[in-house]
Amino acid sequence: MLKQVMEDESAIPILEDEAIQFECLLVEPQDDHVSMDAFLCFHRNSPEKCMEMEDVHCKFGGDNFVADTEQEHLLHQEVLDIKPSEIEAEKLLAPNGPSSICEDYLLDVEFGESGLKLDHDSSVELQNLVSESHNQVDSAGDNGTSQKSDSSGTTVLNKFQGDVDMNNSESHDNFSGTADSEMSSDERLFKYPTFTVENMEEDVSVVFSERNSESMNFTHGLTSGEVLCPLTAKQETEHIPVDQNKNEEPLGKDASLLKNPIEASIGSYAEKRLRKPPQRFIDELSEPKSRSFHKRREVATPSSKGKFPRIRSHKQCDVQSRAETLSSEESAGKAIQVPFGPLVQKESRTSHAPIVAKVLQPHKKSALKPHKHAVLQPHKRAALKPHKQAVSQPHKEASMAESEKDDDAEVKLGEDGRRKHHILWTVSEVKKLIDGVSQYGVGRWSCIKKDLFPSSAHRTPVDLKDKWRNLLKASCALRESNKGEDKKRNLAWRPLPKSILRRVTELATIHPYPRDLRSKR
DNA sequence: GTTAGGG
DNA sequence: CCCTAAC
Repeated sequence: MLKQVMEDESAIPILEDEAIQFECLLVEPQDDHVSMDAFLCFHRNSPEKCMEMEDVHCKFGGDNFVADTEQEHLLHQEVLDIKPSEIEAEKLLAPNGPSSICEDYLLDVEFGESGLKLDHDSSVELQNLVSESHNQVDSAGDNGTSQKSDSSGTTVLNKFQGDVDMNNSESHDNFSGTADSEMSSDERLFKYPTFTVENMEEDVSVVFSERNSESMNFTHGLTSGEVLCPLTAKQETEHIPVDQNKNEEPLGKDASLLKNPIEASIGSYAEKRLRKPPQRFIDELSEPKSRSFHKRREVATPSSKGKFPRIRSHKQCDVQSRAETLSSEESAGKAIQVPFGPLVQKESRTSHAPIVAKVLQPHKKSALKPHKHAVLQPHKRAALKPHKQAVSQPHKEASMAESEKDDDAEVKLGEDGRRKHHILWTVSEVKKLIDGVSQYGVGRWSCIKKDLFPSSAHRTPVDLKDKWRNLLKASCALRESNKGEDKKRNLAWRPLPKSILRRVTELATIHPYPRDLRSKR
């Protein structure tokens, strides 16, 4: 983007009379690698120039349109597409007046949303954020419903801009969007988050509604985008006239102008701020400590069960409870769930790797594949009930309708990406398993898995084997209970219908299971 | 990669 | 359900 900007600037001779100050910038525009910092330092060191620069941007943005030939127009189309947003960015970043408000707001939001720190030079950070959001916009611009040719948008904007020349309005047209004359101002505020491209709104709203997939580039583009968009939108609506008239008193006026919309909109966006930090944040927060703690504990516990492990355990509990607290919010429906566990988890597992929007492949064996459909949330539910209660649970399930049970059982994953709690075997699953055993015989677990549990990502062959083993035990228990004895003691074994256990017994005679169990019978 | 078996 | 040895 920077590159494009530079090109753009270099292509514009008009700059000269306007901004001698820019020489330092423009002297070496051909260099592709002019660092953003250089670019940004400029703003940092001289706020006023920054303001001037916007003007120039606007200016040559417009002049460019007039002067260029058709081809050049096309050539620069890309650049020009970006421009509006850029202009906005600069406005947004103008260190005086508006931007300070924005900064506060942004900082606030950033802290609330992602725990991002903007400690040192916040304005620089902001610039980065803005530039990133630009990238987002650029990339999002392709598939969006382009409104460029929408004349109504232009007219509306012209209304806004008053005596501004058409060129500018044309360039703004890109992000002005649809016939907003019919929108209420609130709607516009919400609509305008799409500030460059209509489609951006979708991105943002997606982020809001299903933060789920946020795991990907949450901390990067999306966050900044989502945070910045509303602002830029407001800046746009309120700012354009002032900016383009090159007023001498843009700051005070802008500040007053901007304050209201921002404050007004804070109400609507405050909700977002209240949301919990993204799952990724939670994970990163809780994971390193708890993991390392686990390790240490494993070492420490056998040797001494003194105080140290305990203390550490408290620490861990603390961390976990924090996570849990937050996630209880989540389960309360307030926050967003994170269905794409894998991304989140792997990110946190390879926690130091840059957060990229790519899917890492499972680094271990098939047992990890369930990540694909992993949902983090149920793990808490399971964590709440004592382990042993699981025994009585199947009973309920057995009386339940079988249909809704076996599908979509969710995988519960521990922090280390491992399944931590039982996914109870449903009756239908057991039936399937039995069918599989009767079909393939005992021991061909992978065949059975492929054939009868193709869709259940959990239920690895090992799981089938284990379950069969348990079934055999249960059937043995059934036999013994049948022999006499009080049956209540064995009830624990039989959440399963007797018919099933009987089948297990039969199969066990037909397909002898290795060693002990067989001899047991 | 799969299976058996212990934990 | 996890882990690991053995195949």
